[in-house]
Amino acid sequence: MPDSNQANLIRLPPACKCRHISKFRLLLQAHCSLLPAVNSSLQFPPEGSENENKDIDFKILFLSCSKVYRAKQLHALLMVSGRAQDIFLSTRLVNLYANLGDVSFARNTFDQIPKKNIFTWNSMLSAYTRFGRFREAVNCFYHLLLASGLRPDSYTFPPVLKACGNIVDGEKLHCWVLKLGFEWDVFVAASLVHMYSRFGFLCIARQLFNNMPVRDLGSWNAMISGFCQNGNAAEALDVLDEMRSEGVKMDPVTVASLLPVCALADDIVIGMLIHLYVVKHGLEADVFVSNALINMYAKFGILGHARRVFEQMEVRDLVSWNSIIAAYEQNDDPNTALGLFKKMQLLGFRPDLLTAVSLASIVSQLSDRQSSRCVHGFIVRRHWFVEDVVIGNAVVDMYAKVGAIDSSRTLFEELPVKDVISWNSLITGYAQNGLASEAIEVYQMMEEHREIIPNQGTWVSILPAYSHVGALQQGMRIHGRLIKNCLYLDVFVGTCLVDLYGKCGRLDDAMSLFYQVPRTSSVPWNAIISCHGIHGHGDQTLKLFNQMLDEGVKPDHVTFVSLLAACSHSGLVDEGQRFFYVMQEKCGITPSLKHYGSMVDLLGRAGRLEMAYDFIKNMPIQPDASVWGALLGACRIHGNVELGSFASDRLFEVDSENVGYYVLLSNIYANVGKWERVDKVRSLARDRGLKKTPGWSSIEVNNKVDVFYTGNQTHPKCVEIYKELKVLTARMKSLGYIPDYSFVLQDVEDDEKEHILMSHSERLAIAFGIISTPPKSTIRIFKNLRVCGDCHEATKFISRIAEREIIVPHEDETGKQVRGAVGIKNTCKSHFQTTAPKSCYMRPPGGILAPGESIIATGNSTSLELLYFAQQFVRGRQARRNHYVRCTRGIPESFDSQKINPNQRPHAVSGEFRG
DNA sequence: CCAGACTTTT
Repeated sequence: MPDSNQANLIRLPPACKCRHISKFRLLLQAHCSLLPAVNSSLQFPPEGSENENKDIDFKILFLSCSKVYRAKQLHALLMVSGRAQDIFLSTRLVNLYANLGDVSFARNTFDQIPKKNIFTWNSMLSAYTRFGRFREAVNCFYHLLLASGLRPDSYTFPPVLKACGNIVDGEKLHCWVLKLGFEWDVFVAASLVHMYSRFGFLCIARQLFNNMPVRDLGSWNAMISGFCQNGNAAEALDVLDEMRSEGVKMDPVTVASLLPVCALADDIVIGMLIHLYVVKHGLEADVFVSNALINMYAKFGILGHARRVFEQMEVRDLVSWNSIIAAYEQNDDPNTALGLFKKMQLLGFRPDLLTAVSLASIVSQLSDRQSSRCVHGFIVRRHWFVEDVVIGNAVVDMYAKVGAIDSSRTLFEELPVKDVISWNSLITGYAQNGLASEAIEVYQMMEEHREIIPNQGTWVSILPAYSHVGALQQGMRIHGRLIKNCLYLDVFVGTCLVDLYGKCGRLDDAMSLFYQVPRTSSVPWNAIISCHGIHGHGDQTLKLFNQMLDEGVKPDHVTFVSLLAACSHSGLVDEGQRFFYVMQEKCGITPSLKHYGSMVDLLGRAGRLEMAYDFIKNMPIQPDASVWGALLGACRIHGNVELGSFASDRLFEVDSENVGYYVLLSNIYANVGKWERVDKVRSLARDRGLKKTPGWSSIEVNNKVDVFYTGNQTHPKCVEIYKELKVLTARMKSLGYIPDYSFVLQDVEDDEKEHILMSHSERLAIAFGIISTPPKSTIRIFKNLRVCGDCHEATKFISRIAEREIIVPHEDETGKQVRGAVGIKNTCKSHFQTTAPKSCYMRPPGGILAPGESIIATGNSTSLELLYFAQQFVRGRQARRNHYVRCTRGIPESFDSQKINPNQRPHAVSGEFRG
């Protein structure tokens, strides 16, 4: 008997006093809650035929258990009334526990049943399967088979077939099905079809399906879902046609299987047709169907439809909420997603692991560092990290995206299980935070783990890291590996390779690779356009853009960022302005801050500083740091102190953290010798706790990338490097090199200045290159910051003395560069962003030019620098009258500085050597 | 009393 306390708690309605059995039953049904029912059945045992009534009453009792504790009370009741040994009731009890999700209690109950029948076993088996405890289900099956002496029936196989973990188990089970003669059972056969298709053996599945004498809807669904889950949309739709021609109607399950492949096959028409069918047949009421619809529309990016389906749902479950949140999150609307998440919580839905995955992504899109810690804590408290790798990967990714790369690393180390995606996330994280050498290091660690097999995502994250530091050799090794498995033809991987070759100055290789990868999407186009832009081939960029339009590829916002940057670097002001117009009017793209920044850069770099300022004033959105930064950069190029200091005031209002801008401003003052202003800016930066980003240069020698910082004395070959530099400097001086101390932004003695210039990172790297590579081979240097003008000069001399081609591309002064396609997810959304470094790329800098070859100079160099360079080139080659340099823009045919209009500053000079 | 087929994932 339940204890008296409990009995007192239960207040029976007055109708219970009635002893008549039918009224008693009505009462139980009306109050379908266990405790009154238990009490009633104990206090008022039903009359009439015992056996008949006993069953019915217990059925109601079982039905009324909706919580585990009630099931336990019922269990107790069965024990006290001596019914626990009843095979029928105890089997129901096993089921009850299983239905309530307590598999271990079900197992306990199961174990306590002395004589089990096949129903009992089947119940236990299906309980294991339903809760994903597949190993135990299969073990249980073999136990039944070998130890119980019972014969499995047709109910036994479907759960076991679902539970089997690999094809070997599956084939063994298939043998048992045949041996025991169950292959003609519709359910068993459908389960076999499903199992084979799950392991990708679609031919066997199809064969079995064709041989089925009777097919019910479930069998058709098993076959269709088999094809769907293998991404085989065409076959799935064929089966659907067959099914409909046999007069079988689609049910919610069919629809829910088919909808995801519509998104996969990129076929919105079929998807909408199915939606019509759903509406017509009223299948919307099924949560699975509506959820699948939401997901499909989300994948097509049609958020309006997704939202409408969601709003019209009468019953929403956790999956519905997860789906709609993920829909907004994946379509770059984190704020709406967050709003929905809050609403979901208010309505009392408990977030699950997948909600947390979306949440992590939302937080990283909002780049909200504070919340990222909250999300982490939220997940730790629920012990989800041990449950699933996915969530761990998501959080590693989140920390990396909000810039907390150290937290990302720490968490990565702590993950109980790591898969290839975990590694990819960390590599991508380092790469996106500009820490390319760390990314490479992690990649090498990953290669040491034999069990982790790199995939597309790995290549897409490591290749940009290689191109970041200019590790062409290592990148090419990867290229070799990719050729073996044909992955280099993958759009994203191929694009990364194009980017690598392009960034490393191998534009020809980049182009030939570009023509091999599929180019129906804008992704590879953006990369190749950007690469040409970086190297100042403005005309080539325009050609490529036209070609892109001819081939019917729709340019996206990234295309225009690359295009505008390219115009800016090649001084194509009018073209740039035209593209800005085309983008809005013809392509319907609303310009983002990046586009505005590029436009300011375009105008400013060309010397139209007032126009650039007016442009900023007329912007419909609030200008951010990148826009003011572009203006400041332009002021530095053109030495406009006044506008520069104005721009920097605005700049520090929106971003006072980026040390690069302080450096820019102090350079502006230093160039005009306003040292006290320089000091002021420096102390301002110091007071705000900012440290100058150390400039580095890197060089790849023997598959290893060496990075040098200015004044670096820790390199193993340090002594030789400085020795070489001394020799070089002496020879340079004899050839007329005069160190330009204006680039030393410190007020020190001249010989100290000379030493500072000599130990600039770039020169250390070059010297190291000269002593470590065979004579005459090309030296490729990579830098993170802008080159200093003196190094730029010195490099030309060194190139001539050492008879080496020296290539030095470099980046923005802010050291900020959004690097290419990092991370699959991003690339899928064509975020193939390669903001062009504002480069000064010369080929060959020393003027060693073969007939027909051309030189290119672009970027930060002022027209006079360019002119000087070109003259040097001509002199260096002992130019004759019939040697001439053809200029693409701005500079007249001969190098007569008098004819140059200083307002029309050329930014690309290409020269041709005609002997 | 027990069975199959279906939606969300970094």
